Amino acid sequence: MQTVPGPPPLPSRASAPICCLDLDTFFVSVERILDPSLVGKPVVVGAAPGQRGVVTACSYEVRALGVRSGMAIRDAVKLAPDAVYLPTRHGIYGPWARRVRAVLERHCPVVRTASIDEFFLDFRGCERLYARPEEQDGDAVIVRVVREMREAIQADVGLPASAGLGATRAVAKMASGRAKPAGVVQVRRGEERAFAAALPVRKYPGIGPKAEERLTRAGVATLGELLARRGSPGWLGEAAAMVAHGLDGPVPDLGDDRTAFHELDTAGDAEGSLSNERTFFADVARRDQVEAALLALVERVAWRARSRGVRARTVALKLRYADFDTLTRQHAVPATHDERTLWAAVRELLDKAWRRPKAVRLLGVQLSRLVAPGPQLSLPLPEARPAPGAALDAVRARFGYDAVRLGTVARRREA
DNA sequence: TCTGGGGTCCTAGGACCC
DNA sequence: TCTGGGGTCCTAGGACCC
Repeated sequence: MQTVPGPPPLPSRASAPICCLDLDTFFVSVERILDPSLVGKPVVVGAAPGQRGVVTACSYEVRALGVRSGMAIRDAVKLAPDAVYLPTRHGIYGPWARRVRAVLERHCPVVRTASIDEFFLDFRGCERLYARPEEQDGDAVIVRVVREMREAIQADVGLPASAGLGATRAVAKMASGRAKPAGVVQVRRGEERAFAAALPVRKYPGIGPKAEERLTRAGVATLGELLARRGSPGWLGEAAAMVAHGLDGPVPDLGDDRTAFHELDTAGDAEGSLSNERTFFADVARRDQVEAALLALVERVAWRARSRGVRARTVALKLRYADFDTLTRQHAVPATHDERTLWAAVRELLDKAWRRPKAVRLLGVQLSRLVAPGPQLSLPLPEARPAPGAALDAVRARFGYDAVRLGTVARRREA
């Protein structure tokens, strides 16, 4: 009798197929590629020392001294006076993130961009595609693939990354935090509570400073203690249920769950918002100076809207006073991206919000309820004059945003 | 000279319409 | 003369994330 070898057995289905991949100290890593002399040195990306601002990214050498992102630059300088301080160069990091995304797409069919340095991937069903004949554990297959992917990002793009794997996004995200730097951690189904029990509540995505404080007052410090409060009445019980669901709830479909995925699927009816804001180097009390700065913000945000081909149906003004008191005023408008229209609206909002005795620290302009012009709007509505925006945009498309400023902005800036 | 800048989502009250 | 709900839009503020 002869035994015919059957086909190799299929691997088991992975229990933890959702991956959170994030880039380690992303802005610092990019700056190090552009200037290799920074490798190994303590580096802080943010504002220049002496300026108003916070740490947007910092290297592990600096973290060892206690520096954290979000910290005031002032405080960082006290902890790490000898670090290299670099300004955040908005705009240069995007292309690097896109190169990373291209690598991810070679390894996984479902990739979602959560932020400039963070991605979620869904490996469900990939075990069989990727398994080698001798591999029978689906979870192990996915871990191997993610390791290879992480190494490919390092080799092809030059950026260090970490990855977490879990059955839900919350677990994957917490696992990626544990994987840093440059590691891969998987939390299999059934292991979630053991993994989370000792973690501070703040580690759970969605629990921020305010919720943490409330929980502390309720005597809850860890996720394990929070889970033990399931069934409690009111807010505490709801928070416990939310965390339980995030830990062992059903495996989510990344496409269905829009939270944290602001980037995609916005074709057509757009939505979302666009804003620009600026903190003054020194607080400003004079109305004319406030208006000059506001006009510059309107100009910039309007240009971004036109570049994206969207119009706003709501315009908002944001004012932050020297004492950090912050207010917003908004107004619904017929869909527009014309800076004269937007400026008129913003000035009315300023009239409504203006309070004389308080100096202003920050100004912001936000466009929201965005719409991409449908076919009906693209009919050539007769405009009284061609919008000045069009001519400016053409110049900027070739020479960059700062190549042209509105006369008023330029003049006021000289003053 | 504490506390950036870009976003998302949620809540809650009032206006207005049916 | 007194008193409904439900739905939607608008506005203001706040929590959270990177």
